[in-house]
Amino acid sequence: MTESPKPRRGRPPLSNKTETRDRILDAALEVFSERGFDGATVRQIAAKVGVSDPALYAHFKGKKEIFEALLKLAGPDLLASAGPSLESEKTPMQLAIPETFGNIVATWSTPRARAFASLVLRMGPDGLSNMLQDVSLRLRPHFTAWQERGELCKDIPVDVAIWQVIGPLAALRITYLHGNASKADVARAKLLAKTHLKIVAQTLTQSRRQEE
Amino acid sequence: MTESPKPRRGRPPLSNKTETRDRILDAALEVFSERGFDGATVRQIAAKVGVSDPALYAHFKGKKEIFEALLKLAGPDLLASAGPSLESEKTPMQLAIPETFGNIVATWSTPRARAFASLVLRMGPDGLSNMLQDVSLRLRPHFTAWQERGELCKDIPVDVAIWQVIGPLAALRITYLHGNASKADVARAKLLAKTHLKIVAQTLTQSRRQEE
Amino acid sequence: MTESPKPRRGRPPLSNKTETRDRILDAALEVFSERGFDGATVRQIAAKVGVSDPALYAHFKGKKEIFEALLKLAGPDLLASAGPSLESEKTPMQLAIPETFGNIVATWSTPRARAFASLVLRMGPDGLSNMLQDVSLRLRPHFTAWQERGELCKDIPVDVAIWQVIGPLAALRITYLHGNASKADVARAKLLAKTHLKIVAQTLTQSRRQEE
Amino acid sequence: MTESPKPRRGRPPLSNKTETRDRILDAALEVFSERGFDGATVRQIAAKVGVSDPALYAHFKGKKEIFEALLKLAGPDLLASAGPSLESEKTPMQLAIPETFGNIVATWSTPRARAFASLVLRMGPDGLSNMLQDVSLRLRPHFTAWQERGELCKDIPVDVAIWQVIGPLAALRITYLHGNASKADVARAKLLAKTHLKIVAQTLTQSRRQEE
DNA sequence: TATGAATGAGCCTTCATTCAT
DNA sequence: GATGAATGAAGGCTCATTCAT
Repeated sequence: MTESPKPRRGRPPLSNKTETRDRILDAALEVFSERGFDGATVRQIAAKVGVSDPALYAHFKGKKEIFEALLKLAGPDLLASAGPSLESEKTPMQLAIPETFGNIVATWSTPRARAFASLVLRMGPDGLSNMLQDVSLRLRPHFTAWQERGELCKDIPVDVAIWQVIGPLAALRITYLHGNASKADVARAKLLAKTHLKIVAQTLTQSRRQEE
Repeated sequence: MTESPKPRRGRPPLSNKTETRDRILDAALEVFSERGFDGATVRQIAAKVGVSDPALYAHFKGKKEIFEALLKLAGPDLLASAGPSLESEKTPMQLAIPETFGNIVATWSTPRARAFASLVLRMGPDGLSNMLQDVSLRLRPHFTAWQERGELCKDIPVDVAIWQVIGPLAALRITYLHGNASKADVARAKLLAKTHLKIVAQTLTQSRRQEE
Repeated sequence: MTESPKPRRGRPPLSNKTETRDRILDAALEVFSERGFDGATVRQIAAKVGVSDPALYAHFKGKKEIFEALLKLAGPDLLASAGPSLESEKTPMQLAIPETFGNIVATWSTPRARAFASLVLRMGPDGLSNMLQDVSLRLRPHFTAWQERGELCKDIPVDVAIWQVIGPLAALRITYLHGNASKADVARAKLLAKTHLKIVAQTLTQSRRQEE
Repeated sequence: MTESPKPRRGRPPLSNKTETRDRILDAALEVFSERGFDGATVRQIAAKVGVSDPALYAHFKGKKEIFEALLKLAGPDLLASAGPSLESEKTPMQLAIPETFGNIVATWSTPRARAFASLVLRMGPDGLSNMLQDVSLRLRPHFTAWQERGELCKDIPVDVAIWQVIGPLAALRITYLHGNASKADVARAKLLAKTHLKIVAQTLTQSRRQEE
């Protein structure tokens, strides 16, 4: 991933056809997530790929385009990979929440997903807000269905409920599931997520009479 | 020719010395939080202060030093400004949690605190992790005390409990209480925080027999 | 499967070999004349030809060689294409000047010749000087003959006389007969040339006694 | 002009206050006229000034701006410096033409003016056309006056007459009075100009009955 | 303390050119 | 003969920083 075969002048002996583009994206993900857009240099990316920097310009129009291509990959990655449990709105909440979101956290634990987390983080608050908002939107039909079926208690507005679930997960992701998280971090994140999901599933179910 | 050309009426220059330093820090906070360390330029900071860029070097050794000075201010700012309720470990949890942490969220809502949030965010995941960990450490004695007094249910490890409280708050801060958050964002954050704290206080109290 | 897939009807590929070379030169003429040597890029030329840029290197050793090949074509083009009237030194001056040089101007009006004009222009003053000097040299025998036969007044040195004729024509070419000259420009150039040639022919004939 | 005092780091010992801007323009004129816009590099200009290239950016926004600043100086330089004879339209043509335009040619002979000539030349045909047209426009009132007073024969349209005068001069300038013209070139240009002006003045005066 | 002018380092990008196919 | 991929060189420009004032 870091070591490069250092190809001679001219076209390398063929083996990586158009996959160079992907190798660039991989390297860029690494570098951008470590240093942010402004902190990263084209040279660093190229070096990580094992080519000279002008080579990148055969595949992308410029630094910005590389970054944007990366973002386009990051979007779907976030929650969309939620897994089957959320496919249908019929799944009962008590089941869907621990399972589905558990899966998501598992997905987030892969090195690649963690790098993406750092990437988005570095973009500043807007990156995160938009992402959360996006996810919120996609979750809404499920939560509405649950509330209509009485699985989700009615005292609480849907979007607040949604946030109850994903807000802490986002925090988890950001603090424990970033690019250079240790194994311990990842383990801890999984534990916290599990606890959180258990509790939140339970809390959202029971009516909140006792508040008064 | 006889009159002194300096009309020294009004406020004496008593503060002029270090005042500039603070103005620089203010400007830097703004710029750094908007663009990140690498994206910000010394010129931008200087321009915002209204001086030429070499002027900054009379107060700081360089860009990095300005940034670090800012960070030194940001640290304490985060949670330490928790307010009186946490001063003593005697305060009962049911009371301390909604009140204290409510105050914290209020503190976070000021423009300055929001700028700091963006600043730390831009630093990448380490900034956040450290911050959270730091806070966690400082909160630990209180939570331990509560658990010993039976106010915090004993099925849950303290640090998990701590995270139950502050994790979501961190998420809130990051997504809704950043540098250029709208008024609506801030309001929403407050609402979510209130709901969260109410629920979490309650959840942490009651034993979790029903899990089985 | 039995039929040959190549429908070889029509013109046989006899010319395909060097035809590309010419197409390159054409494209290069256009590009170089529009942007100058340094402003032009190999890619632009290749694009105009409709091939990829390394393709050019199969026909020329490099950018410079293309340019030089072009120059080799431009040289003869300038005045040499003077037409029959100058073939023999016998033609009387009164006739030769309006006719011959009129033809030359006509030649200069073709798009290709105009592109060449721009090309040479872009090369800086040396290009022009050399060109003029070259022409001057080739014209000299004719003018000498005319002077010896008394058709050209003897008060004036031959080379001054020559310049009297071609100097203004050069100016005309440069200002009105360049690459992207409008139709109006061309028309104007022809008019000015005609007037000029008429007058100059006349002036050069008559002795200049009246100067004293 | 070429040798530079090579100042140390930081501000040079003061002696050239704001004149640096002018020194840049001088150097740029030299470099641009020798290599054209695209062929010249900012580094070359800076080197000729004796500073490092970023220094130029304190005075100009970029390479283009330097070039344009130069052009703004070139415009007036051309013919405007015509001298007193053209100030009033009363000056008789027979006198004005040899004298005034003689002065102009003298002006053109200075190294600086010659560099400008090369500069404009390198810009391609448009530069020249515009320049000629501009001059033509400014000359028109004088020629009209002369024609009305009968000093300029009426058989010829004013703009053709104007071109009769300045066209050859332009040719002269371009071919003999460019940046790196030799002394001989300059001398020759002056001779040719003198002859030309004498003849043209005479020709434009006398009616052209004899044409028929 | 503050500034105008200047600098070394380095960045993103383009260009002419080459290599293997 | 032509192409896709890659490269060394260099170019324009910005940046943090320093110097003399």
